[in-house]
Formats: sequence, structure tokens, C-alpha cells
Amino acid sequence: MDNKAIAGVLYETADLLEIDGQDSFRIRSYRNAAQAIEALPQQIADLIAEPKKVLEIPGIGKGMLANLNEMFKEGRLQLHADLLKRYQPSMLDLLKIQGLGPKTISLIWSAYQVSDLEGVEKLAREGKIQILPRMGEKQEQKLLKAIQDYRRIAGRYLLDVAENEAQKIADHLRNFPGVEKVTPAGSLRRGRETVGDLDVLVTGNACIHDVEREQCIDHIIKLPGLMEIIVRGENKVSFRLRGGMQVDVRFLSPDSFGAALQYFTGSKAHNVALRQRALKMGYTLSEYSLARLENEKGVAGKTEEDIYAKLKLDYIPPELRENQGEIDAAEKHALPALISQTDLRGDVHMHTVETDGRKTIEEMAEAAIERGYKYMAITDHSKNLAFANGLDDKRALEHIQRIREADKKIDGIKIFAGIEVDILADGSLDLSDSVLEQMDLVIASVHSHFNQSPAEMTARLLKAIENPNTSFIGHPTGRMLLRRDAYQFDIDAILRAAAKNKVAMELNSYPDRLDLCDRHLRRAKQRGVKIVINTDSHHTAHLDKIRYGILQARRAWLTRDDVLNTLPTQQFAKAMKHIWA
DNA sequence: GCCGTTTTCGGCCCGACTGTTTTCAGTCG
Repeated sequence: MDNKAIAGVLYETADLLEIDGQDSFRIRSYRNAAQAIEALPQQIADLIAEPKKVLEIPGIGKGMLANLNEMFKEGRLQLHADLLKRYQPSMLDLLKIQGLGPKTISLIWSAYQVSDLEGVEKLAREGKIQILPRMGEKQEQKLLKAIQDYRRIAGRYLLDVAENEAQKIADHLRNFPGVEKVTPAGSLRRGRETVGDLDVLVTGNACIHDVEREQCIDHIIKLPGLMEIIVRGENKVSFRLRGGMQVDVRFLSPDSFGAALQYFTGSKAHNVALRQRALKMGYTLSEYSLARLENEKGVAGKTEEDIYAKLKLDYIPPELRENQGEIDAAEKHALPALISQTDLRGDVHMHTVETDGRKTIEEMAEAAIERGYKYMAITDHSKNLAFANGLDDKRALEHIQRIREADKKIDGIKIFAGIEVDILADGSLDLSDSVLEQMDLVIASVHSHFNQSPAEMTARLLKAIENPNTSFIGHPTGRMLLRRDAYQFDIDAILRAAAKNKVAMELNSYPDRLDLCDRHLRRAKQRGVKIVINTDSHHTAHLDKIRYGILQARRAWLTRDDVLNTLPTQQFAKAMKHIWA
């Protein structure tokens, strides 16, 4: 069982314990353990022989160690199996329905022994839910609607989609009298690769007085594209946009804006840890303020910076707030100096009209200069990608010439001649070594045969890494967010080989790729594998997508030193030939 | 089930909103 499988069992056990009505703290400990194991850089299976080391993992104690041992020995967790016998796997799906929690699921089960979506829907239609204790007609209607919503909206959106919607809301509100600031919080602010609900915080004088706030809410619900209002309270309005995205807008007094921003940015795990710390220091932290326990007197709240400072922590950037060691690091002044967009000196993965791009070499170069880059690379496709009009050896050589001529002609930027060459099914590259040798850089990517066995795919990637011409691996896992899973292979074997051969890994900034993911990036860093952050642009406008890659890199704790395309031009060119200090 | 610079027992994060209720439970974030 790998870490993901173990964590999955523990998460499910937590859900089932909740339905069973057990102690909430015991439930939390299962979730904490699952999260800890999920984030572990090494496989827990390799660690299990040394119980002392396992017990060093925060959130894992004697009881959880016994659970882990049992899972490795028996291949299952008795508690989990028993709970599943007593209840039903389908209850885990029911938990995803908005407004339906463990207590209600349990209530329905004890009354009717029904636990699946269709069954619950049928009960609700027949009026059999409203007669249960603490239920009613409204609850029943809400449940029916929530089930429909769940079916219609699988619930998550790409980062750029969420960002666009947030921008529209901000624009709609910005000119309303009394509104000072409109700030997206939640997973969007943390730069998560996909976003569920959109959290938007509004502050200013319009939020303080009841009448003005009401007017502001009246204004916001005129937002174009708003489909239905879900909740309208005094301080909050929730609605759904056409397309399904749920938006929560909260109105905050300027005095507590920092506390609210901190609170609604999350993550939940980060906030819980922060509150525990506050309590230990004699404070209580809420979305309104950080206050002294003894007299409830506020000590911070206007800004996030004040709150972290009062808790004797360095300011923690939103991208790091996942309770993955950032609080410890902030206490010890050991947070990494996260990479920022201005650290990048070049974007070295882009296509032109020669294959499937929409712009010429010259147009891409002008756009790169506008964005302040010192260098760039043209990297069109190879022939295996026939639908993209990929290059064969002859055309590739001609294309190099065109790139070199453009480089001579255009001032203000170095244009490297590169290629994104396909890694064929057997791991060989799609162009002759004699051609690849002439490139300034070679991106090797998988674009076909995604369904190979993990062993085949691993061998295939290893062979590509061992080709001396390969500079880095493009979008290494091939995943398409919300559409297609990564192809399966042994990431650790690949990272080890990459470190050994000084082959880098790409962080592809396209919002539906963001590949490698944050966890793999962090692991790459730990293994000494360098990263190249690119856009894979097919149009000049795509160059701006680099900011999603930067967000992802920051989430992975990367600094300038971890990323090769922060290097000056000459050093970067050497790095593409496996030479770096 | 985890954890410990008061503790190996007794704590464990906080508040809004909703719908059902006359004082609160359930859910969510």
C-alpha cells in the first residue's frame, strides 16, 4: 500500500466514524494522520520497520502506528472494514451533498436503511424525509435541490477560470461608494491548482453601517452572470454563477479585515494550527481579531502581518498555508525566500506557426521582450505529433537556421534554438541524435501511448532522461486537470535518474496542466533536481500564464536557486547542456 | 487518537447561518 492508499483508508475511516457519531477529536486525529502521511516525502512502507521514526511524524502516535502496522500486515484496517460492514460505502458519497452531514445521513439510515444518492432522493420525493425529527419541508426541498446541484456541478474549476470570475466581481464592486478593497481569499489566494468555491472579501465604510451594507448587497446581486442566490445574510451573500461556480462574498469592517483575510484564506489545517498556537500564547484567534484570552481585548486584526507578528511568526505567504511545516519554519525565521515572477529571466518552451503555434518567431520574441525577458527558446514539436505538423530531421534543421537568423536580427533578447521532441513508446526520441545535438536545448515530452503499464512508462522516461541531448522533461506526468489523470510511473525513480544525469524537470504553467504538481516539485527539490518554469505558449498572450506556474512553484517552497531559468543567459545555456555549479 | 515548560489525564479552534425550534442542533467554512 502506498501513502495515497493508506491516507485514503484513514480519511474514509474518519468519515465513517463521524457517521457513527464518535468523538470528534478521535475523528480529527484520523484526518490529521491521513494528511501527514499524504504529505510524507518517503513511502511510509519503507519506514514502518523503524517505529521510532514513524512516531516522530507529527500526528502519528501509538494507536495510529498500530493501525499502520495492521494495514501493512493484513492489507486492511479492521476498524475501517467493520464500519463499512455496519454502514455503507455509498454514505461517503452522500457526505459530498451540500447541507447533508453525518448526523442526517445517520438519521436517514436508522429510519429507512437507505444510504445511496438515488434512495435518498426517492425518500425526499415521497415526503419521507420531512417527517423525521428536526427535519421539515424546507429541509427536504433543500436536500432535493442539493442533490440536483451535486449532479450538475462536479464542483471544481481551473485557476484561471476562478481568477477571471473574481476579477469580474471585483470590477463590479470597485466603483460602489464606500467600497475600499475587494480581495479574493480562499484557495484562489493560496494559488491552488483548482478552486471550488470562490471567496471574496469586501471592506470599506459601506460594510460598517447596516443601510449602506444592504445597498451594497443589493448592488452585488445585480452582477451579470449571477444565476441564483443561495444565502443572503447581514454580512454575507452567497450565490451561484452561470456555469455553476459558487461565490461567497463577505462584508467586513476595516478593523477586522486582516483577521478575516487570514481566516478566509485558510487552509483549514493551517488555521487550526494557528489557533492552537494562539491559545498556548494566551490569545484567541477568530475571523474578527486576535484577542487576549483573559479580557477579550483585541491585540491585532487590521492586517495579517500584525497577527502573524503577535504570534511571534514571520509573515507566512498564502501559498505556504497548508500546515506542511510553514508555522515551524516561520517561528525559526526559516521560511524560504519564495521565487517570484521577476526572478525569471526567460521562458523556454513555446511554439510557432511552424507547427501548432499561432504566431511567428519574431512575434513571440517581441512579446517576450515586452515582458522583460533576457532570453527565450523556440521549441516546436517533432514529427510524431503529426496533427501538429511536427518537424522531421530536415525541417528541424531548417527551423534552427530560421531561429538563429531571427536571433541575429532582433535586439534585446537571446533566442535559443530548441525543440519539444516526442518520447516514443520505447523511450527513444523522435529525431536523430545528430539533429538534437545541434539544439541549444531539448525538451523531451510524452504525447502518446499514455496507457502503458507503470513499469513500461518508467523505463520509457528513464531512457529519455539518459539520452545525453535531453535538457529537461516537458510536463512530466501528462495530467490534464479535471480531464485526465497523470500516466502512471515511478516518480522517485525518475527523479533519482534526473538528479544523476543533471536533467531538469519542467513546471508547465498551463492552468490545465500545472505539471509537475506541488508535491512532486517539493520532492524534486529534496532530491536536488532542478526545475524549469515555462508557459508552453502557442500564442503571444499565453506568455502571461507564467504566473500560474510561479504560484505553483511557491506552493512547493521553491526559491530562485531551485529554478534554472532564473540564471543569467550564459549559465542557463550551460545548464541546458548539463553543466552547472 | 494525539499530546505534554503547569498535565500520562484531560484537554483538544471558532463563529455564522439555517431551520427547527422556545433554546438549539446540524452544517459549513
